[in-house]
This record gives sequence, structure tokens and C-alpha cells, in this order.
Amino acid sequence: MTAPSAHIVIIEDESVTRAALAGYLSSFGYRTSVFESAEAAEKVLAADGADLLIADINLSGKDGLEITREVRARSEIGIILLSGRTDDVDRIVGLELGADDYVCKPFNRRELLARVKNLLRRTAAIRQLARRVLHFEGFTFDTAARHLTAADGTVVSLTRGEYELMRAFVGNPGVVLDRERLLAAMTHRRLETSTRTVDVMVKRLRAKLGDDPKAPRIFGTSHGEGYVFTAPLA
Amino acid sequence: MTAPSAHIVIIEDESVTRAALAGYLSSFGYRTSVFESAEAAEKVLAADGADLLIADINLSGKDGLEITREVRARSEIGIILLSGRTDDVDRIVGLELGADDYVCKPFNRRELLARVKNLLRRTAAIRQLARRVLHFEGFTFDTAARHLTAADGTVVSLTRGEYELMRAFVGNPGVVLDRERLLAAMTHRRLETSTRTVDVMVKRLRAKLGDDPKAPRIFGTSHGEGYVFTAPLA
DNA sequence: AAAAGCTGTTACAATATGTTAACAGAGTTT
DNA sequence: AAACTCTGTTAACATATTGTAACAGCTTTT
Repeated sequence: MTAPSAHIVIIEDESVTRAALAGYLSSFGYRTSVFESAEAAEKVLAADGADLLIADINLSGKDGLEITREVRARSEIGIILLSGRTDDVDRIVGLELGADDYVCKPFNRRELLARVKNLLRRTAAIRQLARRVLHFEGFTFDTAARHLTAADGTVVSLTRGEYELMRAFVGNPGVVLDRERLLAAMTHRRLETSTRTVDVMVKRLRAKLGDDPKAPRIFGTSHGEGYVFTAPLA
Repeated sequence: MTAPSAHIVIIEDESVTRAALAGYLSSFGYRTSVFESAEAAEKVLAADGADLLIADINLSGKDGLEITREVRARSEIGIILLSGRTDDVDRIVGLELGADDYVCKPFNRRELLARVKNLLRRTAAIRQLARRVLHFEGFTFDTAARHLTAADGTVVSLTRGEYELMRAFVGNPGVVLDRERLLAAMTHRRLETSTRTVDVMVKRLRAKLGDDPKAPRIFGTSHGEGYVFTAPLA
């Protein structure tokens, strides 16, 4: 699978489509954030926290075309437009504004997934060139190099699972993530794996970063719910 | 305006469509090369002289899907498939093989142009990588000369397979490439050969570049998925 | 405070990768 | 053409990662 745990932002005002999209993409390990309007999504988009944007072209308020224009003006993230009707003009205008793709409803889920994958593959290389590094608690997390650097310069290498878990956490700071969500972000096998696996992986990450479970500064436990990334991102 | 001198290869057996496409795209400053069959286009594609490929999915001989599979195995150029009918299966298979887009005839010329533009913009950065002399971790990779130069000036010669593997990696920085993909990039053939070959080749590349598998700076391992080029490209 | 449920930890099994050595075939040189 | 060299491949074994089960300790609820 290509580029797992990429962060996909979905802007769609029909709740049914919204839930279907988010559910389907999540089940393939992508992190999804859904919004009902462009205004609601603005903060996430402005923070450059998304890898791909899927937006309905017909939204009340700011519509998909307007969003495309604004986002494309300052970012090269992938943009896929959704539309209820087959309108040549809308489609062409959308594409000319820089949308990468245009999918008509009702869309085939498998087709959408293929398009999402291809687009993420295309943009992954570009995103890698503009390496993004995050700082927290003295650590530096280099998402491209897939490792952490401690305050004293020590390189903490991460296994694939640890890296994916780390990405899921830093991509959702302050948000309690349940075990299912974390497992989806981590696992590449489509097996029925126990959610206790998550606990073990969190323990391993904590051990590598020297985070004490009894007084966690980085990975907090939310009893009965899951785990939270609690360190302030600098 | 995006890369006005981009080279577009068109494979289409209907002469009318072929001429229309070539004429229209040429009028926008693109260089076009037209072919009636995959076999005729092979030399140009193999020479890596194209920036974008537009292929009809229904061709006598090697069809568009087969072309997609072969081209994508060793190159990241943009691929747009053309089809006479709206066939969901063909479309999905094409996209899953790595085609970037799928356009049904009769297509709107302006729409096709918009898609061509967007795709060329997307691939521009990557195509630059594939052709230039690259610098990473103190090494210089000369794609034309087919060898690497270390920081101290030592020339690291690469075998054919190592070179192809290296190209696949630097052409997809930050992207996890599975063994099938890497094997295809190395062999050009489609054999049912053990994918462990890839591991051995990666080990040899790592050895030549002095990359430690336990703390890789250049070639990362993604357990259960494949390998990633993680070095920052300068 | 006791019971129930949840989490942290450890050890181990299953799976995947790293490495070495050996070999067959292609390509070169003598 | 024979001998040589090099490449790609396979097999085998060593090591690393990941998933699972069990249990101890903690948190919440009753």
C-alpha cells in the first residue's frame, strides 16, 4: 500500500456521503477529517495539516471551486472535486483552477480509492522534497526520514509500526484516538488483529522516548477511550 | 503556463482522433509524437524521452492497460488513458495499474487540455529529478553517467540492476515502494521470480553507499511493505 | 472496600528482513 | 572456443519486527 496514514480532509454537506467517504477511506488506514463547510475546514487547511482534499463542488457558502482557487493559490496538495451532476462547465472550470480530479456522484468507491492512492503517490514525492519536521519535548520528528532525533542529537530509529503510530499522534495533537483508529493507522495487514496490539506499540514508543506511563508528558492515556498526544508542538 | 516544451507521446489507432489530439496539443506549444501501436512507441518510451503518455485503451496488439503496467513499472511519467466506452471495470483496472487519468471519448478538448496541464505540473518536479544530477547525503548521482560519486570524490560504479534500482528510488523520494514495483524497475521483465532478489539488491546498494540497515539514512525499510528512499535531496 | 474492567508489562510465537554463500547464465577477454 | 568475470538469482540461516497471550497492577464503579 502506498503512503499509509496520509491525512485526508473531506468537505461535504451531505451527511450520508460524508460518513461513507470517511468510513471507507479510514478502513484503508487513511486519517480522515470531515467538515460540513469550507469555513469549518479552514483552520486545518491553513495549518498545512492535510495531504489531500476532497470537496463537494456544491456547498452552501464557499463552494468547491472557490475552495480550489484558494487552496491551490498557496499549496500543492491533491484536490479531488465531487459533484452531484455531470456538468461539463463545472468540471472544466474546476480542472482549470487546478483541481487534480473530478468525480461524479454516485461514484464507485473502488475507483475513488484508486484515484486517491495515485494522487497521494504523486504528491508524496513533492511533500518529501519540502521536508516537514516537528518539534516537541526536545524531540525532532522527521516524517520524511522516518526517525526522531532526541535533544542531545541521538537518533531514535523507528520501526514501520512505530513510525505510523507516531504520525497518527502528531497529526492529531490533543485528540483522543481510540484503539481501532490507531490500529488502522498502524497495520498494513487486513487481519483481525487484537486492539491490545496498540497498547504494546504505545508502550514501545513510550520506552523509546522515555515517557513514563504514570506521568506521561507525550503519550497520555484516556481510560476506556484510547490515547492522546499531549506534548506541545513547537 | 506550465512547461510549454513538454513532450507528449500519443498512442492511438484511430487516425482521426490521433490527428485531432496531436494538432490541438501542438497548438498549445507541446511537442507531440504520435504512434499507431505500443510497439512503435516503445523505443521513445524506453529512451525516457517523454513527459506524458496518452494511450487508447483499445489497441490491437499491446493494449493501453498493458502499456500502463509496463511504463509505470519503471517510470513516473503521467499516463492518461482514452476509451471509446464508459466501462467501469476498464477504468478501475487502469487506475489501479497506476494510470493518472481516464478520459472517455468523445472527450472535450478543453477538459483534456486542463488535465494534461495539471498532470504535467504534478510530474514536473519528479521529471526534473529523473534527469538531473542529484545530490544527497554527500553523494552525487549522475543519471546519465550511471554512477555515483562519494563525498571524497570516489566513484561508486553501479551495475545495471543497481542503477535501475537507484533510479526507481530517487524518482520516488519518500514513497514506500513494494518489492514487485522495485523488481519490475530492475528487470524490465515480468517474471515470477522471487522478490527476495530485491532484498539482496538493496543490501548491495546499501553496502556501496555505506548505509546501515539498523539506522538507515538513505534506504529505509518499511516492514511488510517494501523500501523507501529517505535521504534529503539537495 | 470489593468487584469489575482496563492498562502496563513481559515473554513468546509468527512473520519479515539482513546477510552470506553458492550457482547459473550472460558478457568479455584471451 | 575456452577461460574468465560479472550479474542476477536462489537457498539457508541469523536477526529484527510484529502480534498474541497471560498476568500483575491500576482505575473506575458498585
